[in-house]
Amino acid sequence: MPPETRNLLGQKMGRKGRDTRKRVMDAALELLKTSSYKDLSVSEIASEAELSNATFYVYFKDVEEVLYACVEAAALDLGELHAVLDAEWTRDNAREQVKKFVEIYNELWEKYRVELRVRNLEADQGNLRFLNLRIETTRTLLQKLGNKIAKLNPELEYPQQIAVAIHAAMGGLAAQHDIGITGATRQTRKKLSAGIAEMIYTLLVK
Amino acid sequence: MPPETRNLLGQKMGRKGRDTRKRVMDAALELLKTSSYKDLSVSEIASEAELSNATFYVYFKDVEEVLYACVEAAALDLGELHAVLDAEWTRDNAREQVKKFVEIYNELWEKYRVELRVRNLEADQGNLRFLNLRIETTRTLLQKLGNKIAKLNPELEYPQQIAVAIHAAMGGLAAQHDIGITGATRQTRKKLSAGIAEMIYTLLVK
Amino acid sequence: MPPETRNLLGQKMGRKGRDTRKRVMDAALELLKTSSYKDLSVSEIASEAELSNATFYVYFKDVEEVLYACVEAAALDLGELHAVLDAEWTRDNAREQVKKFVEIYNELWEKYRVELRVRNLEADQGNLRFLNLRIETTRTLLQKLGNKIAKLNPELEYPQQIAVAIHAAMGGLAAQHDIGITGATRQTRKKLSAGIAEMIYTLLVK
Amino acid sequence: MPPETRNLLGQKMGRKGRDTRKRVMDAALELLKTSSYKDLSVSEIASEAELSNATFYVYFKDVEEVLYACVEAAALDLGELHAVLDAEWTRDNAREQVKKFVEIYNELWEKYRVELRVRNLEADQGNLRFLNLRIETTRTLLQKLGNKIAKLNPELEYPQQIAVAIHAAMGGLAAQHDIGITGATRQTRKKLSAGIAEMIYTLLVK
DNA sequence: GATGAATGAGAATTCATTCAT
DNA sequence: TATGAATGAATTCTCATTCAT
Repeated sequence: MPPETRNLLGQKMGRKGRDTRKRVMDAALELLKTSSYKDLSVSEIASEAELSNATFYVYFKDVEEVLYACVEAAALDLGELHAVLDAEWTRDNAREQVKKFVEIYNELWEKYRVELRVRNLEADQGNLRFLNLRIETTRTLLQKLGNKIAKLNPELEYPQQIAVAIHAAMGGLAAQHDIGITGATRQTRKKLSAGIAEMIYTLLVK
Repeated sequence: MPPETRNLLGQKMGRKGRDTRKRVMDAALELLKTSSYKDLSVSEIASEAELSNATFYVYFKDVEEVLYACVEAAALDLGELHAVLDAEWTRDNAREQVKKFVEIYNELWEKYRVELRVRNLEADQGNLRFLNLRIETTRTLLQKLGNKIAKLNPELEYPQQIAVAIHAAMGGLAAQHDIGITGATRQTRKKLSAGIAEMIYTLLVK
Repeated sequence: MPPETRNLLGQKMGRKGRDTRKRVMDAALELLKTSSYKDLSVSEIASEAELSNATFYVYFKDVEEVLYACVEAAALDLGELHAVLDAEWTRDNAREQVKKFVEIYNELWEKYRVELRVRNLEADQGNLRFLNLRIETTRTLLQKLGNKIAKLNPELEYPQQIAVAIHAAMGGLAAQHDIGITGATRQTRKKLSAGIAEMIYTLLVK
Repeated sequence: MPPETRNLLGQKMGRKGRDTRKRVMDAALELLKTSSYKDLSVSEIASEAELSNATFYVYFKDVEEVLYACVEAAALDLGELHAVLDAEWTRDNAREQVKKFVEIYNELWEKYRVELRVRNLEADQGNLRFLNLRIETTRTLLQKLGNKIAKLNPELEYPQQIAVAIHAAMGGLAAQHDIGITGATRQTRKKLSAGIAEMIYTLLVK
């Protein structure tokens, strides 16, 4: 699908128009970093983008539409993860590969925390567009991870489902605003990553 | 903490009052099954409960308050999970105990899906009351699970963190409105449970 | 159909509510006497009724809804016309009956000019609800008039259609804000009535 | 008055400019065939004409201006009606002439239904420009018709007013989107024409 | 204990209109 | 000649909230 080329008034967008559209998206994301999801409003976004309310409606139908555009854009940028999963994983390099996998995963979440949270929030509530987006961006990932598990630990009966579980664990933890379990700190987040890496490694080679 | 005994006007609640208060809570939960979280409003709840708008304010200050009451009520009912975790887990009965644990966990989510989703949603966004509620109801659980892991598989460096990861995986998957990964069915949900059980079991005994 | 008994919030309306609802209707009609139909807005109506905008929406969904209610109310009040048409018309009293018919018709238009104009405006543009209302309130009238014509002047091939035409003529002229044909005056309106009466009489007895 | 030769920017219009201006007018008329008069907006028209919003303002000041131009254009095309009214009407050819008159009248309305409806709508609400346009295009017509009536049926006291009434009847019926009186069909419209013709004929010769 | 009634406040939405290109 | 782009201003519409009954 080509990037949108017309605004909601049917006008072809030039550089300026595309810039403005982008500004709206950025403003929405910026606001979500601090204020609550359900309080996000057209007015707030327009104001954060230093645009008039009316201008918002030149580019987007409503708040959900901006967010969808944001999430869609983020979805395009998961290439690095695939790189790790396309490399060969062996008993010997597994520990290292797993570490790399977890690291990159965390970096992506760090970068796209807001977008991914929105995606999951809506998907979990049954919003189909977001659900599909999640399914599409996740499927291949999960298959590759599942295959790794199956290959390295052929005894497992449900490698594919374990892949899903691992993914859910990583996503769930990454989503948390503050880990908080015990008054969490960055240190804790680092330890959690280590724990997850150990978990995956254990599942692969034991 | 005892169940609320007075409404917001300071009146002692009789049976009728308690019933009405309950109806408001049930209406909120009912609405969350179908419509989106951010659309939930006082008017909608009152209307679903077949009460006048004004009546809502006799019992609750605002929507968040109702939801908090719901989540709190759900939190009281996790006793069964503790029962499993308080039993002895040995290499011999581990498979069975794990299965039981996963089953009960799923049942609880089935029963309190809406409440738990709300709790996590708010907690993930940094809402302190819900975050604390989650921490409180989760802490002991996670410790017990972590201890089991540490005891049965002493080689692991991060048993506590693995417990957190497992819990996140189970919670994440249970939260999803429809699993959907590959056009999911109930069957898939069952398989996922099996996968998780296998995963835990593997971590414990291998 | 019973008069509305609940407002749009589902509340049973008491005297006060019914009064307020009426005030909204009256305000709308009042405004239509002076300002243009297409400029009639919710804000204007609410303000004319000395109510807040929000109150408007307690009783009506939008402007069309108020107008429909007005038109419907006016439709109930055409009894007098039927009285004339139910009397016996003979060659001897025809001139007098026709005169009475035209007079009452004009009085009704004088009283309900706004409502009837709105009705016709919307009906002419294909708005079904208003079209149906017009058909219902007109049908019996036209039949009775047609029968009179057919009975008194049996030679006519299309008495029913002529009744329709007469009705259209009267309605069309009554609707005009100012007769204006030749820079019209009240005098002219009176003469027009006389002309129409003569026309009907001629058709009946010649 | 000569056809407009300059646009609102003062530029002389070439073929292309005249075409665009026409497209705006056609778009407005097209929209009025289906959507409601009061919803007609600059944006809608521009969009229907596949022109940018800004282009509209090159040719017209506002929506009323376009409509006025349309109505004015239609008014130029009533020549045929005059032809019939300028012919000699005698007791012998009256039936035939009346039939021709009604037919041509209907054809014109068929062709210019939208324009004439707009004209009457505005005129009925007291819009002076449209009122004058109506008076101008109608006066001669009505005089001629009145004279015919007076000459052929000298007994009538109000021939001029009867002419006005006849004209109102024809206009009123022609304006209706759907006759609808009894779930109307084209057949019914035809019968109505026959009725009107009979009515006029009766008035002339009886 | 419950609710008709009303509304302030603010958010969503639309539109006509301008201007630089 | 045409149009992207932007917006002020008005309007629609919704909601939480209060209060008298």
